[in-house]
Amino acid sequence: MPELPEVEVVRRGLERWVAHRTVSDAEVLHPRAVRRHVAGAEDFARRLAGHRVGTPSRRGKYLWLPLEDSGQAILAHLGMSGQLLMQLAEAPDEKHLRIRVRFADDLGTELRFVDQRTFGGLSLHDTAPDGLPDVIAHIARDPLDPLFDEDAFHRALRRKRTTIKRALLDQSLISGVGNIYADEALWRARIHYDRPTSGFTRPRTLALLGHVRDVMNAALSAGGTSFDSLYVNVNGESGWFDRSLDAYGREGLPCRRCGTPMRRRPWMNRSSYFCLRCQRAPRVAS
DNA sequence: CCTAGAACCTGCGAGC
DNA sequence: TGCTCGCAGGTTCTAG
Repeated sequence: MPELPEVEVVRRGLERWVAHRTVSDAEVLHPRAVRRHVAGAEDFARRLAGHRVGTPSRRGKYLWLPLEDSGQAILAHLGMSGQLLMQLAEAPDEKHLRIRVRFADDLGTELRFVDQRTFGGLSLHDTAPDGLPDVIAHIARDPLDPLFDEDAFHRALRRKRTTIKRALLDQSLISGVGNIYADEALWRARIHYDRPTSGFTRPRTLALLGHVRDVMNAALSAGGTSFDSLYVNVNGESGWFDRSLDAYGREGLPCRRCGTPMRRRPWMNRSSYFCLRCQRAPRVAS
């Protein structure tokens, strides 16, 4: 499941293989993949044609390709199963190919958006003066952004009546964290996922943020190394199925710190993985 | 206004 | 063998 590090790897691949190329035409094979483009698939394709792609940017799990001289950008979200692939034009279509973008050059490659579960998609949006697409203005900066505001995040934790994992997944407070990295960072910080945020001390918040950054940087260095090769970098898969995880998916396996079998608990229609001993439940657990 | 939970979607694997 | 069901989960919408 693509979270910040995986999306960043894709962004680097796009920077290498798509930036500064001019779109010739786009083909939408599944309308759901452009549902966030309210003007529809035809409008999406027409607006892309003839524009040159600038340098790809990212915030959290969103990435976008600026279209030069249009004031707009192609916004991409991979959802849970989305991939952006560079493929040779003659390569057979993938089973779940949703969008194809061709370029007006002789490089022989095209950009493909492939998505089994169609939670992701592409859309075109106006950009603010700082380049941010208008529809993601509510998405907070991510923890790898130098301008991420640690104080504001801490104050939000203190103010809210919620629990820490919910807060980590709230993209308006901190972006880029999904279920996997939330569990990993909480395990590293020895914090239980259901701990109320209102009592967080500043050192606790800062320590947790440090672990979020550490686990993301580790994933980035593991998965972001191979973006020179066409098929192992923009494909949206390399590097994140084989990463080493300490918590996520390790139900019944010994905690790497204390040896206690790891637990899985149903949580918000998904799962939380944690160590009963290292990550003590809050006293007022319900 | 705030928070909790459901809905969206498809493939896979377990269980019967 | 073939069916059903649970599970995976980011975002958005709705209910309370």
